[in-house]
Amino acid sequence: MATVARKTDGNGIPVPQRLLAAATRLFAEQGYGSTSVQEIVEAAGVTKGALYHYFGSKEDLLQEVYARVLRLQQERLDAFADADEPVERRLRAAAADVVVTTIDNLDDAAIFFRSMHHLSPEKNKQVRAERRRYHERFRALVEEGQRSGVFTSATPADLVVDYHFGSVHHLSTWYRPDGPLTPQQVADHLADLLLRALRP
Amino acid sequence: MATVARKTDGNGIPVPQRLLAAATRLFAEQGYGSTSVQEIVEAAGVTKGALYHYFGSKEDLLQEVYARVLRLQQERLDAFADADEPVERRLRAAAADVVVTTIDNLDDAAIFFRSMHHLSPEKNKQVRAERRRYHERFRALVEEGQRSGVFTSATPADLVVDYHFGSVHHLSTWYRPDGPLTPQQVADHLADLLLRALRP
Amino acid sequence: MATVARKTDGNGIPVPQRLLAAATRLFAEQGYGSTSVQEIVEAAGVTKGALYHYFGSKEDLLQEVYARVLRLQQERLDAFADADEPVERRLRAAAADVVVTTIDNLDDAAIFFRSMHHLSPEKNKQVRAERRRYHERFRALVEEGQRSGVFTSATPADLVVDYHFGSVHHLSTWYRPDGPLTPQQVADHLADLLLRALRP
Amino acid sequence: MATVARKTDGNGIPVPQRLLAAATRLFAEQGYGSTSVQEIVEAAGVTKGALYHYFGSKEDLLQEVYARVLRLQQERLDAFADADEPVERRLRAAAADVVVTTIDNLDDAAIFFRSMHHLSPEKNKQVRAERRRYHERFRALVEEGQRSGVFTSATPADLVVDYHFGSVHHLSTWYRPDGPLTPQQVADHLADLLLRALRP
DNA sequence: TATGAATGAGACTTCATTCAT
DNA sequence: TATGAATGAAGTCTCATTCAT
Repeated sequence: MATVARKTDGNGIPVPQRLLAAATRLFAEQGYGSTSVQEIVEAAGVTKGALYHYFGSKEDLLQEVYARVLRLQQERLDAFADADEPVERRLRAAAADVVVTTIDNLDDAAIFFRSMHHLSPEKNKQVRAERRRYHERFRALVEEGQRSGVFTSATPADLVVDYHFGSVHHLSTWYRPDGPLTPQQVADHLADLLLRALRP
Repeated sequence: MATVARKTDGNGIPVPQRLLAAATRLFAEQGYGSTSVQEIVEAAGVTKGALYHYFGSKEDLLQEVYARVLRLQQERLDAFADADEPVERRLRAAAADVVVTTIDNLDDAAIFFRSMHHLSPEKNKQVRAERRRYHERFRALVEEGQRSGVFTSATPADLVVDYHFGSVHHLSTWYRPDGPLTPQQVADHLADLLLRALRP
Repeated sequence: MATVARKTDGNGIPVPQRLLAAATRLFAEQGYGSTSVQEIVEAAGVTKGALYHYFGSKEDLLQEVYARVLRLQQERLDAFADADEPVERRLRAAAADVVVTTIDNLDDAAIFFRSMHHLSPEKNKQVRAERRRYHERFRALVEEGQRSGVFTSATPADLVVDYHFGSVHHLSTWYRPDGPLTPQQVADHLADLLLRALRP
Repeated sequence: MATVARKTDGNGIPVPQRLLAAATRLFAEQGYGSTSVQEIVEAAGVTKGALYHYFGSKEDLLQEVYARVLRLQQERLDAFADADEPVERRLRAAAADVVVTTIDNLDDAAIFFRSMHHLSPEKNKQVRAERRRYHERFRALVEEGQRSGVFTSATPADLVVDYHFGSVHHLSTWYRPDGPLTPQQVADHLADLLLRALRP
């Protein structure tokens, strides 16, 4: 019991998760390169040795942030894409959901597009591969609608997907929780823009 | 004369511009934080003392990169927006031009959204202000069309602008010069998407 | 019973000896300072706690390596020196035997002269004392031959001993098991050189 | 002039050489692994930055120590071996000289055989290659005497060389400047032992 | 007898910047 | 206008050892 208390420092959350949470917040606020290991362990309430007990390097910590968010988003997309609905409703739902999820995890999103170049080529490749899978699942939805005629084929599906995700990534640059729009409202608007752009 | 030859290293380009060009390329390739002053001066063919003769700090170099690209893009947008054409043609031209210009300077774009947090609060504020001016000029075009009824008002103009610029920033992530589409083709497609999304 | 099986990891060798064997090999290969406790316990198939249960410190492990080899060599020298033979045959046998024994335990020899400075002054002193005893027993043989006239007295006996042992220590630098000479052949040659150098 | 004073800290010796001298002494006293960069720069009276201005790494410092002593000894050996004298006098002179030189630079010798395993494989290979060249020049002398009949051929020349150099390396283990023998006396004795061992 | 999470000190190295020339 | 040696702070990471279980 004493051990458990030490491990979680009285707040019930295990050390690795505390480290991950602290790192995510700091990376988003200051950038990966400007966040020192010292700051992370202080924010997590542990020592450097503990960090290196669980993570091989600072970079490993960054990779874990990526892995977690990628896993989460892929799961959600798969659920929406596999639903039993007309394609235009499935695409709209997926397009809106990724906006809400991204706003709910703005820190992750900010890190994603700012700090990828800090990953080693090997890890970078791995992240890109998972990212690619996500992109392609989304693209398949667009293509399905184009084949069935409910979406215009004027624009290549790839470009449509990058158009939408560009705006999603951009959220971390301008969205403020205390702004006039709720996450859901933003999501609805952006999904509308996408579907309108796809009208035949 | 010997001095002049030294200044331009035989290629006619003055030292400050050589430094700026080298810094731009390296910041884009490796990120601001991972690029050392030593690498920059080596790439530019000068020594550290020369860099600090022309620029007060490494950060000043970054700011210069920002200033240059902001100035360029604002000039182009103003030209398109002030043209004597119907609003939908002016918006389309501006929307397509920013895509071509961004692709022509992908390095600048990559730096822009990755390295802004390395600027001191003061400089950051200044860059954001100029960025805001740019955003607002673009938004004014959208609002003009909405008021005159050629664009739908279903989506707030601010959001429309962020939607488009999100996709522009995203270009540096996926566009490859050796890909299937020319810059102009990409620009046309993205401008089409925007205008279709604005159809009433 | 399960405990006993754990202790020996199914190969019948007790944990302390497994640790000692792993440490010896790693110290010889990488040096004492470059071998981490973690590497040793992994090579021995146990955990850190087990190591610190049997040995007080990493240094203790090193001392044990020294103690074992010193004990072994002293025993062998005593046996040869006390034999009932003419002094020149006893010296030759001892000189050749230390070569063969050293080659058979090249790891120990490599550690010996590379890592002694890692021992604390106290332990270092103890090792030197035992080393000295060994040296003196050998020197006594040389002096005995010098007094009886079968060896030349041109060179002080101390120097003769250091001359021979220098070449013995050096073995770990150049001897390779897959080379042209067997350990016994090397031993015979080196003993010959010593005895020829001692001819009156 | 102020610059020169700074560079040499008032004692006239340039920084790189001061660093090399300090490192040599400390590596010999404490071993490479137990000597911190901080200790070296303090002993040399400079800062860490200065060290890394001149040497790429701590290991580079070690390599420089090796390179210097190897160069010196090779030069001396070549001079003795190429002299216009009978082979037995040339071998004797070379064998005695390496003893005196080694005693004069006992620190270098101590480092040599203790710290070589700290060099990267690449640098280690280079050092071994130069070492090999030295060994072979010496061996050529022995073989010349064997062919002309002034030395016995009972022992392979390679082994004879290793025999002698073993005793040379061993000097750093036992020789003390305040002992009973001068460097020259030790050198004469060890050369005598070698030549007596080579008598036909 | 043995675990392994956690410590905390200290290691090597990098780097933007300064300054005498 | 330009050099480059030197600084000094800060960075990431390693590791022998401890201790509650």
